[in-house]
Amino acid sequence: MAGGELNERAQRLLKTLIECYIQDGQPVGSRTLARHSALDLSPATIRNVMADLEELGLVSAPHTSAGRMPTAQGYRVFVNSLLKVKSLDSGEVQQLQRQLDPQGSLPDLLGQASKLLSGFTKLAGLVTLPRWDQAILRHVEFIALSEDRILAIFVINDSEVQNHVIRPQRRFSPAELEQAANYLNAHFVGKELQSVRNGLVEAMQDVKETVNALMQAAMEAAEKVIDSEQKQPDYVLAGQTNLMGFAEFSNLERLRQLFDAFAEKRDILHLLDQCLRSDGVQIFIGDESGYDLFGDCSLITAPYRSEGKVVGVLGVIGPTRMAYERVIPIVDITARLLGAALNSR
Amino acid sequence: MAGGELNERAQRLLKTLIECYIQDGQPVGSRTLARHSALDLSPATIRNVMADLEELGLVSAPHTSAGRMPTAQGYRVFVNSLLKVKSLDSGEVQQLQRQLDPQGSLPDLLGQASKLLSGFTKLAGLVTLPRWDQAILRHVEFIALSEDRILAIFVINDSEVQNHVIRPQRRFSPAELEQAANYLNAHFVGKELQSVRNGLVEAMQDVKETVNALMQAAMEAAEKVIDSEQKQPDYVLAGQTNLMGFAEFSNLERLRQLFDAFAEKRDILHLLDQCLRSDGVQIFIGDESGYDLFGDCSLITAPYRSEGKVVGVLGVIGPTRMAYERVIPIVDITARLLGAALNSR
DNA sequence: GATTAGCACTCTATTGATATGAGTGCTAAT
DNA sequence: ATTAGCACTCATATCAATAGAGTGCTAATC
Repeated sequence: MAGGELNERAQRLLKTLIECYIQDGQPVGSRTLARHSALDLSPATIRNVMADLEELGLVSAPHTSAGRMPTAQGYRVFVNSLLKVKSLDSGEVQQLQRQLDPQGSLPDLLGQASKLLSGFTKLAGLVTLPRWDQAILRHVEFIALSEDRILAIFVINDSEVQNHVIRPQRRFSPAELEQAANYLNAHFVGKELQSVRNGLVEAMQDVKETVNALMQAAMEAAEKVIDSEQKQPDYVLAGQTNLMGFAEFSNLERLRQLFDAFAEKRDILHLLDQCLRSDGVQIFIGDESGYDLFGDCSLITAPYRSEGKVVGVLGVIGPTRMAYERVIPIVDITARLLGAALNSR
Repeated sequence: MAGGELNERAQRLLKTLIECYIQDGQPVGSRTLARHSALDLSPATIRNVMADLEELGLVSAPHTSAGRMPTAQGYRVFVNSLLKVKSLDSGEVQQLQRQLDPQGSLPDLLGQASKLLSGFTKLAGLVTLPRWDQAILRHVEFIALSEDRILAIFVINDSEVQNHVIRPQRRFSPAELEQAANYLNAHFVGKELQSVRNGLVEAMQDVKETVNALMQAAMEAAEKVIDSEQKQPDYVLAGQTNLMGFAEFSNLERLRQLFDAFAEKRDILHLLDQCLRSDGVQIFIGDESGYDLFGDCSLITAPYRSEGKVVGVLGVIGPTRMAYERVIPIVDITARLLGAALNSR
């Protein structure tokens, strides 16, 4: 066992060790391993192998007289080369699909997806809000709310509606408002939002003073819309209480940090953001995330698409000791189903 | 001490007992009480009084050789007649006010209020979404999204915008859509939403066939809007992790039930709804809520107003052992400040 | 008659000693 | 190369003893 390579036997033992550990969360001893590995080896032999695996950093023992537990590195080897993910049978897929209602509103749909993830995995479900990389203006409308307040409504992309109250410097008659809206609709519908903004800047240099004031107001609104289009990324969380069942998080202080991170959203979003780029299921195990906070957590994600383009990420977070075999396909399928639901709206 | 009435001395002792208990969460013994009550009584005398208070159900001892803890009933007496709420000094009020930005969107504002409550009390903050009891139609707009999908935009009340995608039976030209919108705006703007619906039913009986189809579509949209106006009540929660610090909730299973109730929202909303009717600060102590789940929690709420009308409730939830003296004024003031912020938008 | 000192009693929490048992590493035999 | 055997380690459970906080009751005191 000199080199860093694992022979067949060591691999099998690592695999069964992890399977046992995932099942009941206790350090696994050589006896138990001997019984479950179907390798017909004595505990003593297995102990030798364990010593090797420990040296390689794949397993570790909490203290001398305890069995071994997998390290993050161990899980990594397991996930990369030992695990064969069994795809879900069609019955299960249908069961998942039935819980995603494409008729509902977008937030509803995302909420359903998140609940679905947490429900089926018994972990915490995460679904980022979708972000379309281009925002095409479809329609503009100004409505006078009161003397000095105008409601600006922008329809963007498919059916997204943004509205903002603006307070222009001077008052406008309903006719003027309509004129302004007409102008914008005539010139900018179908354009990308950012170029609308630039177009407005140009337009303001040409046109005469009165219209200029209108443009000023329109621009104010457009900027607000652009701002909130590039809004804070956000996600929908579900089933965080599922995590409270795990012994890993029985420490209240630890759990609190985790829940605070969920509420704070910053770190989680940073991680999820990294998964946007990947093309399929992505897995962070333990400290791989780079955050101490998630040291004993694993994050399993998959990007989801709308109209062929990746627009968001979903996944689950739970203790490193999770049933990867089962969780991975669930995350994978859910991403596909959400994409399908988005398209069939 | 025959009758159910508490004499001056018993009241004072109950008060100090609760104050001590709130401070360090331990059953309070007669010695401690003697030292803190400033009554110059011996522990023995105090023990007699305690026996009386226990008989009245105001305090209880976890076991024979422990001090006394207040019961929910005890807290009730404390809150009703022993406690004098000191109003916040203007500096603190300003500090609160500074964290409510009336410029932001409505959800932002509510979120800020909730965070503010949880931040200042170190408990969990709750703010219901406002519900205006009447919905006046301000403007209608139809926008063709694709061949068979129309975006219907309804502006309601002050600056609330509702939009729904509808799929009418037949296609409509942009001109037809505009015609329909004009008709609706001409006839129904300024009316209450429910009467808009009724008006539509009538209109459909008079007008000729082609327009009828338009009305059908408009009606479909109006109904959707009405439905979601009477939408599920909802609330914004903040700082739930604050509760994890309290020994009362150190039992993970217990804590989980609580957090699940927060996520489920049903029971909490039911409680908050009861507080809508009240006129000022409302307090549920322990089992007074009627839910076992909140047996060792207290809920302190205050309704908040917009344009003089109560539109929502906010408050905090925490262990019965909370600093009522401090929490009550914070909830009270926050409700006022949120109302003010809503009006100055 | 109210208050209090004194005392026996109860119950919890802490401590330390002891045993249990799961599991290891090492060595020598197979 | 594998394995049986054994000494050793360490966490955990158990038990008894003890300390300490606080009570209720009674009899003395103001």
